[in-house]
Amino acid sequence: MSETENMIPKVYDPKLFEKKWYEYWETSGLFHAEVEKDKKPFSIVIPPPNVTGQLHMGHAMDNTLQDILIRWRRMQGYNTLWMPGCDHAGIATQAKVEESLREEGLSRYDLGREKFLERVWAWKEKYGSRIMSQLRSLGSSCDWARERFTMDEGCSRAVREVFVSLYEEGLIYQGMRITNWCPRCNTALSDLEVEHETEQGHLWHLVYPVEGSDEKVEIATTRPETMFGDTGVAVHPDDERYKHLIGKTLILPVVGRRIPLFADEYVDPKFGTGAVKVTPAHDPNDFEMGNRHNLEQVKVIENDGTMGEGAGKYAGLDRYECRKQLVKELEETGVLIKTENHEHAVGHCSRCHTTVEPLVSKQWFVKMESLAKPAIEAVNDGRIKFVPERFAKIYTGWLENIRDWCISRQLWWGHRIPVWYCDDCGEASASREDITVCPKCGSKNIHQDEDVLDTWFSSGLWPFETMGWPEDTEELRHFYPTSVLVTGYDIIFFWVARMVMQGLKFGKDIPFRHVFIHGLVRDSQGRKMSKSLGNGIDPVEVIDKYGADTLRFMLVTGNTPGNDMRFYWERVESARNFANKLWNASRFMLMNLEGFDKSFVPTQDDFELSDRWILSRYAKTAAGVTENLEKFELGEAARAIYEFIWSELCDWYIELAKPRLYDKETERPRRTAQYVLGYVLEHTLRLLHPFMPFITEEIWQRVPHEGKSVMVSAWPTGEEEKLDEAAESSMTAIMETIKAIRNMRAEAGAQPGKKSEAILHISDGNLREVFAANEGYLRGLADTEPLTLCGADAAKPENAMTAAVGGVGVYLPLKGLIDVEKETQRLTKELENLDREIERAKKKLSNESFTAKAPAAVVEKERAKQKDYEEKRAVMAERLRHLASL
RNA sequence: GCGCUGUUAGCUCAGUUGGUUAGAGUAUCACCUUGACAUGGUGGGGGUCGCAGAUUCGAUUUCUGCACAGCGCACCA
Repeated sequence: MSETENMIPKVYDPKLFEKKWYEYWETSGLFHAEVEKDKKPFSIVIPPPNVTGQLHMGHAMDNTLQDILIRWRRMQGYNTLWMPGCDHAGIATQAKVEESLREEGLSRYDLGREKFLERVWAWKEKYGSRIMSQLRSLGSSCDWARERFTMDEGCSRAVREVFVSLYEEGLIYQGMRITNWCPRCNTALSDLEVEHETEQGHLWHLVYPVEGSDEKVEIATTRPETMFGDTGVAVHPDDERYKHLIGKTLILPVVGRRIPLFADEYVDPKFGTGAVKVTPAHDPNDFEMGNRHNLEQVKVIENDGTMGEGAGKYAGLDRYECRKQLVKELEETGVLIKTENHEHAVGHCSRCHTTVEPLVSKQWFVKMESLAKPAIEAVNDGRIKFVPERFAKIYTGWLENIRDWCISRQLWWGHRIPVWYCDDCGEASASREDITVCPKCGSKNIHQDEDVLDTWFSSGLWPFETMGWPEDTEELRHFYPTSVLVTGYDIIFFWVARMVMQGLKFGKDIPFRHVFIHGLVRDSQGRKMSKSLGNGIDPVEVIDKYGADTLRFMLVTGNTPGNDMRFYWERVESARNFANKLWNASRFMLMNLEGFDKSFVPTQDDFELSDRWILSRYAKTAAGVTENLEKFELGEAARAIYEFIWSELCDWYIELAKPRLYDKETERPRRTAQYVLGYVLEHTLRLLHPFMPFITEEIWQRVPHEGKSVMVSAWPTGEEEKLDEAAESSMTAIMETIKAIRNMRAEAGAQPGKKSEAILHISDGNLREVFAANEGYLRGLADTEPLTLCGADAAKPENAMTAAVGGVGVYLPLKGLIDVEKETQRLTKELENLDREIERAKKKLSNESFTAKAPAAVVEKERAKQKDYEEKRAVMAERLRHLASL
C-alpha cells in the first residue's frame, strides 16, 4: 500500500472537509464582492427566507440553483454579488410569537404593542441566524458582509420613502372598502392571501313578501345569515318574471325591514331563482351593486366572526352557529321553501385556513393600474425574460387584471404605516420622518396609524433597497438591475410582479433581467411537503447524513426549469455514489503520481489515441456544460458532467491509462498519461465545482493546481483545439468492438479475467492500422489474447462466435464454450433486427420524395446506415450457415 | 368557467430548434471481490413515447381534438 493510499480515505466522507472549506472560503473573503467597475457585474438577491423559519427542501433547491449560477459566473470572471438576508414575514412571525405567548396563557393584548414587539425582536435575534447558518452548511457563497433584513434601518427608510412618494402621488389611498378579512388573524388580507376552495354547501331558497301584495319573491342564497344585512333584492332588467316588480318594496323576513327590488345587469337570470338578495356590507358583488344603487350598508358580522347587533337575537353567536339556528327558524316560519346541495368556492385565509369574511373596513390601498402597465411592458418587450417562458403569460395575465392592493394589516409586527392623524383638526399626514406636531394646525395632539404594511410591500423593494436605495450608491449603479432572480412559481404574483413594479417605479429600471422559475420539491408520492402532513424531509438531516454536495447534486439532477420534482432517498444515494466515484477516481490518480513532473508537457507525438479521445470528450463536455448553464438548463449541465466522469473518464480512460501508469520502465508514456489524467481531472473539477463545491475543493487542493481555491479558478473555455473527431470515431470503433467481445464472452460464460482468442476482420485499411496501433486496449479491456487483425476477405475462423460492429467483423473461437443452439438463436435474433432495419432504410431511400426533399446529409447518413447494416448482415448470415452445417 | 403543466422502461425522470435501432438513475436477472471505487465492475432483460386525427419525405418532438392526473386564476348569489 502506498503512502498516498494511506492518506486518502477509501470512502468519500464529506464530514471530514465540508465545514473546513466553507470557513476557508469565507475567511479568505472569497464570497465578498466590492464594486469593480472594470469588470462585468453578475448579481443575485436571495429570496429572503422568513426570519423565524428554518431551511426546508424548497430553500435548499432554490439556493442550490442560485449558488451554481453564482459560482459559475464568479469563475468566469464576473464581478459577482450574491446578496443575502431575511424577511420579517409579518403575519407568519407574529403568529409564531403569539403561539408561544399562548403557552404562557397570554395574548399580545396582555403585553401591549411595545412589549409585544420586544418579544418579537428577541425571537428574531434568536432564530434569525439559524437559517443563515443552515444556508452556509449548504455551501451558499453569499456575501455575508452585506447581509440585510427587511426591517433593518435601511429597508425601513426605503419603505417610508416609497410609501410617502406613492401617497403624495395619489397612488396610495385610504378608503372604506369591502376587504377580505380573517376573523382569526383579525386582519385584512390582500386578494392573494385568500385561497379559494371548492366546498359542498347549500343553496337555500327563501321567500321575501312584496309589500302591499300577496306576491312573494323567491331568492336563493348560500349564506342565509347575511340576510340581516340585506338592503335590497336585485333581478336582471330583462327578466320577464320580475319586470312588474322592479321598483316595488319587499319586506325582509325576520327583520321586517323594507328593502327595494331593483334591476341590475350583474344578475344572471339563469342562476338560482334569478333574484339575488343584496348584502353590500358582506359581499364584494353586493358591495358594487350597493354603490350603483345607493343602498345602505348594514354590517351584521363583527371582525371576530360573530354576529353583530343587527342580527337581533342572534347577536353574539358565531356566524355558522347563527346560520344553523336561523335556517331552523326560517324553515319553521315557512320562509325557507327549498334547500339544494350546491358546490361553490369559498375563500380561506392562506395563513390559518379560516373562512374569510368580506367586511367593509377602513384600509390602505395602492392603485395598481399605472404601476402594472410598465411592468407588463418590461416582460412583453423582452427586457425581463422568464425561464421557462410560459410563466411570462401567467405574470402578464395577472397584472392585466390586477385590482387595487390592500396593504394595511391590523398586525403589530411590520413596517408601521407612516401616517399621523391630528386629533384636533383631523388632518392625516404621511411623513418620511416621525412627526410629533400636526403640520397643518401645529397641534401636538397627534397619533400614528395603528396598522402595519403587508410584508410583501417591503419585499417588493428588496433588489434595490439592499443596494443602498434611496441613496445613489455605487452598488446600485453597478449591480442593479440584478442579473437573475431565482424563485418558485408560487410567488410570482406575491413577489416577482411587485418587485418589477416597484423596481421600475423607484429603482428606475427593471430589478432583474431573468426570472428563473423552478418547481416544488415534493415527497416520494408527489405530495407537497408540509408540516401538517409530517412528510417534510429536513435538508439539514440530508446534509448530516450524506453531505451538502450530495444534497445539491440530487436537487439539481433531473431538475427541469419550472417543473416539480420528487424527493427520493434512492436519488440521494445515487448522488452520493457519484461523489464516491469521483473521490475514488481522484484517489486513483493521486496514487499514480509517482514521478509526476509539473513542468512536463507532452508533445502531439506523445499522445496516444485514448489521450486525444478523452481530451476531445472533455472539451465537448465543457462547451456543453457552459451552453446549458447559459440556458438555465442546470440539470442537463449536471448530467453531462456526471456522464463524462463516470462513463468516459472512469469507465474507459482510467482503465486505458493503467498500463502506462503502472509501467515504471518507460518515462514519457507514463508522464503523458499522468499529464492527461491530471489535466482532465483538474479541469473537470472546475466544471463540477459550482454543483459540488466541497468535494471539488477537497480534491482540487490535493491534485496539482495553480491558485488558492478552485472556487476562483478560471472557468474552462476556448478548448476547441482539443476537439479531435478522428480520435473520437476511432475510439468509438474500438469501444464498440470491446463491448461486442465482452458481450459474447459473457454469453458463452467465459471465465472473467481468463484470456481468449479474438480475430478481427477489418476491411478499411486505416481503421485496421488504428486497431493495430492500439491492440493493447482490446487485450486489456476485452481479455483477448492472442489477437489477430486481418482484412475482411481473410478466411473466416471455424467454430467461432461472431459479431459485427461498424466496419469490424469479430470472431471469438471460444473452443468448447459455444452452445450451437444458443448461438444460432442469438445470431438469428440479431439477423432479424438487421433485416428490419435494412427494410426500413431501403423503404426510406426508395421513396423519391425523401431523397429529393430531405437534406443531402440526412440521405447520405441513411445510405451509410444501410450499407453498414448489410455488411453486418452478411457476417451474421454466413455464420448462421456455418452453424447450420455443424 | 378560463388557463397552464404532465402522460416516455416496474418506479422516478431526461430527451433544447422534426432525421442513427428512444436514453439515464433506480429496481430486476446472471457473472465477477482483478492492485481507484462492492457507495464497485461486466453483461442481459424490460418501452407500438396516453388515445385519435392533421401537417411533413419523415413526428416522442409541430398543430387540433379527446381521455386521465395535477396545478393556477376566477365576484355566479
